[in-house]
Amino acid sequence: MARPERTTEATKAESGAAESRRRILDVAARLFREQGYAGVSLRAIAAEAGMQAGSLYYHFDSKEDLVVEILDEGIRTVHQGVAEAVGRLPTGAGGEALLRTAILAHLRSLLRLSDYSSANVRIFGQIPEAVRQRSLPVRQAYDRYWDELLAEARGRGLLRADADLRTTRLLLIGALNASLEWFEPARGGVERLAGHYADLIWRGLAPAAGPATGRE
Amino acid sequence: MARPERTTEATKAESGAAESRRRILDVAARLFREQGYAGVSLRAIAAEAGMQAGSLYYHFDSKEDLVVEILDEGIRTVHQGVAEAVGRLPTGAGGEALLRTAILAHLRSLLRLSDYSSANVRIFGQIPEAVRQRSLPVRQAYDRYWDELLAEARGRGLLRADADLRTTRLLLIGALNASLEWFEPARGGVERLAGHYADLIWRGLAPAAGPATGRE
DNA sequence: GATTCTGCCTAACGTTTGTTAGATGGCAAG
DNA sequence: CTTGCCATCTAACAAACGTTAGGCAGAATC
Repeated sequence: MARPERTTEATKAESGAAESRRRILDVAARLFREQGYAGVSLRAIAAEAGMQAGSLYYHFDSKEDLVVEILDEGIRTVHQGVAEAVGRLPTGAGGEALLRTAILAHLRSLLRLSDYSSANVRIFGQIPEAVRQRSLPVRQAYDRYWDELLAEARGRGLLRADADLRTTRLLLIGALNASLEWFEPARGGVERLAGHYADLIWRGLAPAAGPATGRE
Repeated sequence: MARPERTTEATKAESGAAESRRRILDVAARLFREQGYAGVSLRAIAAEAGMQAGSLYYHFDSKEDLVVEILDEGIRTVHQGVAEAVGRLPTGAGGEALLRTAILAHLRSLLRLSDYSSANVRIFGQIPEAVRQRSLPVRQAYDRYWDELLAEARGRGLLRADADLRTTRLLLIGALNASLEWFEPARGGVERLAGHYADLIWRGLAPAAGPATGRE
């Protein structure tokens, strides 16, 4: 209820409108993640944002426009998170470090940092076809990022040479995103889960060939 | 429209009611898979089943009851498919064959055989909490089956001894189910996809250690 | 042949949905 | 002090939803 002080000058972009808009998006992202797309009414969003349903139309043209914005921000957030984490790796980093880092960053965004990212994963399969189409480009950009990351790593000999990269990406992203449905922080944090996943994907399930490698 | 002949005798269980009921379930499973839970109205189901919306209530007490039945049958189908395929393996089968077989059977049920299985994966995250609870036991039974399968294999030395089995199951099932969102038969059949997944999970992404193993 | 049961239809109920139009109060500019 | 914009409210709309009550034709039963 506390109104922010106005500087009386051209801070229009920071004024109430932009704040409300952000608040609406935040609330909607959280509700969509919790209850799905069709399960959340505009009245519910408005109530939690402290306004009436009709007022949402001052900021957005429709429920579909609202959700597209959330979907796109969700992908952009996880994309940026992974890219930054990978970018911070030392230049000589090996394939395993690369994989661990990317997996951890993706899971962090999904499970801890961003309601937008988790909302995206949760509701992408529920929205009308037309909306899905509109949010495809951002999604494909993230897919392409992974494909290039894996291709470059394989090119430098950091990954198994005969790995099918598209399938690898699909398995990996699919498994990571699925964790949203069952992950409970109480059973061990995101770091622990990321570690297990990376172990599994890196080394596989086959028993170590021959006698012990002497490394552990 | 063609009415089945009646034997005039106690074939009550096979009479029109049971047929209609099955037809409704089939139609509903397909529609739920295609359009989600909230996206499919009882009127739409009734229309494709060749009756009026109100008539559904002769066979089911509510939309929730209808969906619970579909969810349970979906899991039971995939559970049975995997168990049978694994059961047909020769007694001396190795860990890799076990994994390949289970993965293939799961994907077959999901992507080719059963609308019930795919509907389950697709809408489980969309249904009201109360409904989810009701269909939990069947789901947990399938989870338990996998856990036991993996545990026994590891116990017999067929899998890496330090693999975390719960995480393995969650990664695997998550990745398999996620394929429902993007799989296109035109890009290579279920068998091909299953093969790629099994390769990846079995051998991992790490480049083969040292010089060639001489096996390929 | 009368009665009962079966499977479905018609018609409506109350609620909720996304969306729109018009009014309103506060603040800034002139 | 007046004008005008900005952000929100109120109130309503038509459509769609799950669900229910009562009727009705045909087959089965007595």
